[in-house]
Amino acid sequence: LQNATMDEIAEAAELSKGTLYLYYGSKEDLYFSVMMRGLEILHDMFVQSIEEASTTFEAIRQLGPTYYEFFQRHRNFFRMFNYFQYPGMHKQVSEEMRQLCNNQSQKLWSVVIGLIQKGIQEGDLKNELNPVETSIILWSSSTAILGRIDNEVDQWRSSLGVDLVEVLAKSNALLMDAIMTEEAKLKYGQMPDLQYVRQSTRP
Amino acid sequence: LQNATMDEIAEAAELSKGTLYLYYGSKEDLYFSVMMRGLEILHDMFVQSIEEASTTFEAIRQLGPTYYEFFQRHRNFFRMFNYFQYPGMHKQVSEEMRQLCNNQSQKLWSVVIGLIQKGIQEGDLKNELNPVETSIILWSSSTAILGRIDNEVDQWRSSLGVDLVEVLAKSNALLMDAIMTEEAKLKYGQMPDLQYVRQSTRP
Amino acid sequence: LQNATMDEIAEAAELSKGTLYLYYGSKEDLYFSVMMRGLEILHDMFVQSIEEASTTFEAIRQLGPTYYEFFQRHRNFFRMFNYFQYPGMHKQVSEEMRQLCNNQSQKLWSVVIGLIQKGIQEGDLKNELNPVETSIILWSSSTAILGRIDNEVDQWRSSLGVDLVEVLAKSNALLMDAIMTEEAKLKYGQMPDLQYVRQSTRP
Amino acid sequence: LQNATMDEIAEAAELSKGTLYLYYGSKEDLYFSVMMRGLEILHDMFVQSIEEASTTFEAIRQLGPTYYEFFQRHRNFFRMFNYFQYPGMHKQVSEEMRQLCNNQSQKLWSVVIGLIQKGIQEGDLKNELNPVETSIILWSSSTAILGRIDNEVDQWRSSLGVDLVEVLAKSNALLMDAIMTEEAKLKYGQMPDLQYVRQSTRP
DNA sequence: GATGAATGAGGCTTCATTCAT
DNA sequence: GATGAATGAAGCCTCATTCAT
Repeated sequence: LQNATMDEIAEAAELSKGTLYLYYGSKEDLYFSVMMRGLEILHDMFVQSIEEASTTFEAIRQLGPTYYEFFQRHRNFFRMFNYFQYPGMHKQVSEEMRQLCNNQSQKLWSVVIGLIQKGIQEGDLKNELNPVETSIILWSSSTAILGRIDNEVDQWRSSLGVDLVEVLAKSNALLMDAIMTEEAKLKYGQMPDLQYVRQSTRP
Repeated sequence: LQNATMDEIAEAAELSKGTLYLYYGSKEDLYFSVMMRGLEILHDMFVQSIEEASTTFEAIRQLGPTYYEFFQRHRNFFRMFNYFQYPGMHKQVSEEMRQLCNNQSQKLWSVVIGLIQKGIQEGDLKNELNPVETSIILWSSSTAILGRIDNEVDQWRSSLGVDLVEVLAKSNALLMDAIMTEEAKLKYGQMPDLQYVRQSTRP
Repeated sequence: LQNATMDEIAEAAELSKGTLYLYYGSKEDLYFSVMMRGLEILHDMFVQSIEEASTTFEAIRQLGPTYYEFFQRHRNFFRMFNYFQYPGMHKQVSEEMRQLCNNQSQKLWSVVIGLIQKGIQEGDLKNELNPVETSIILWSSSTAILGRIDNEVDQWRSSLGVDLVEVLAKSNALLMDAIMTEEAKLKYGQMPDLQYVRQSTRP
Repeated sequence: LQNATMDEIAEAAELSKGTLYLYYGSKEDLYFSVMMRGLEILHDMFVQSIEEASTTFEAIRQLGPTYYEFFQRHRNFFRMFNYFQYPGMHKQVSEEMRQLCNNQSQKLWSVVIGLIQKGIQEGDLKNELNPVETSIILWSSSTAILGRIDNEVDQWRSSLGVDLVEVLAKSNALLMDAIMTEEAKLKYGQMPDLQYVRQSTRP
């Protein structure tokens, strides 16, 4: 979508190019608008995942798998998030759209940060952790490896025999292990490595 | 550089556009060629950092700070690495250049992977770790947060009061803690958090 | 037109360069498309000339003059036909356009070949002639001399006092004489040399 | 050669581009210069063919086969002759070069025209023929069909089963028959169609 | 005399955007 | 409200030509 022309977008949307400009001031506005729908979807997936979890800790554990599921089901949105930071993307976007997008983004972060905070309060995550920082760490790590999966999965498999999906799971397991309290480890056991990945790949 | 026109690049290089095409077959070839210089620089910085370290473990500890130093001193190269994976970058590049680039990239990874492997062999990193996977995890995590520092540092500071450079340090500390053996922790102490970052920000 | 730039063509067409690319995929596609219009015109002129002729033989006699008339009225199309075979013209044209062009060309040849065949059947042209080969001979000869008229007419007149238009007429007369049967010569008389050329040069 | 770049020409000539410009003022000058060598070769082939012929008439008969042999052995020169008339070729050529080229061209024509004239004087070609005009007719006809052989030979063979080399032979036979006197026909027999083509295709 | 690195004008093409209908 | 034909600025690339060595 980032390198789609307006003609292609218009055709895909079964709309005329003129109509597109009726609703969006520029291509970037359109991009932001579509991306916001992706942010909304991911937000809802997180919220639903949290609601379905029996405990706060279980919800935290499910963050990674849920993100991976989003990546699987909405690859293009994931790519848009990444491409979003591309400089030259932010040249012509309207201030209004930027504001809306920030709000949507903040809403998404709040869900994660709030959950981490709750985990700390409930004594499952280490007390000295800063919820915002911890969220950034978890999120960034996952995003980076998902990005590699998107682009380099075949390369790594064929050259060094590494399965990047496993790497993603291990990375999450490593980080979870590092932020859990000893009590939580006793209560819930160690992070069950790959298991969640297998679950989330179900259609 | 990624969104610079050939005219701008030519001007910056104090060369004519035609001359550029004398040496590089296309804009992408030029991009790859410049980026390879960045890979080389980072490689050399890693090698030097490792040579200067008193022990393998100390060398591993210095990976993060060295990467951060590269980020600080060669911001544009760092951005090129990120933009490198942008689809549409790989359409017109010559096979020869792609090969050269893969070699350079592999050389860089080898340094990190080899070091991690040595750390495992020496008993400082957990025995069950896969060196390649661990390298990917460390590298990806750092890259992701550096990317945020590059783009969002002001945003995070002003909205939630978070210093992303601290987050980078904590992320590395967290991961180091997760992959170190108990023996190593006793021998070398816990990862000294922010300290190294402050050192590396010296001009 | 063959050495016109897209800017010039666009200006001549009173259209913008972008608009041209709305209708034609490349400069060559445009060239083919315009040239096809020329083939169509020549085809129609041949068909009309044949319809107006009282006999098949008269129609054959009129092929040369009609071609000359086309040359006079549509000089640029004639030049396009010649330039058409220039290598480097056929690099970027779409397969669809190439097909269309072949069809149009074949249609034109069919008219001539069919007419020659009829002339043979009616006993006016020698029985041992191959209609296709004879058509190629007549056509090529005319085209070659018309090409000289286009480029070298002044040169020949001033240096050796030769009128190339007369040469064209004589060439046609010579060839007609060579392919006519003896019966046809008695019936219709010898080819009346230059006369037809003078007629066709009327505006 | 007409669409070769100066780089390619320089490489083929095993000379540097700078050296080329030392000898020739422009690409067109170079083109003319090379083409003149072609004219010279063809001239010499004609002269030799005439010298080897037992009679004037035999020499005239050999014009076509000799031209075809030149076409076979020096295809690129033949193409240069054709491309020579391309407008845009004559923009930058020096007056001196143009003069030299005209001389060379005239020299070549003189050989053919003189031969035809001699044939008329000896009573083998019809008395009413103008030697210059006749030469143009013969030459143009051959050139046009050779041009088709160069570009369209496969096309004609596959689509309509026509062998253009045969067409060339027939065209020449037809024209010879049309310009010979009845006496010459009795003396030398009819033009032996294809035979000469087979001869000239010997390596 | 010979070189080849450097040039820059000019070509073709793309595509976000506009506007008359 | 919707359209899509038209636009033109801007991008990448080519190549004949030059000139310092």
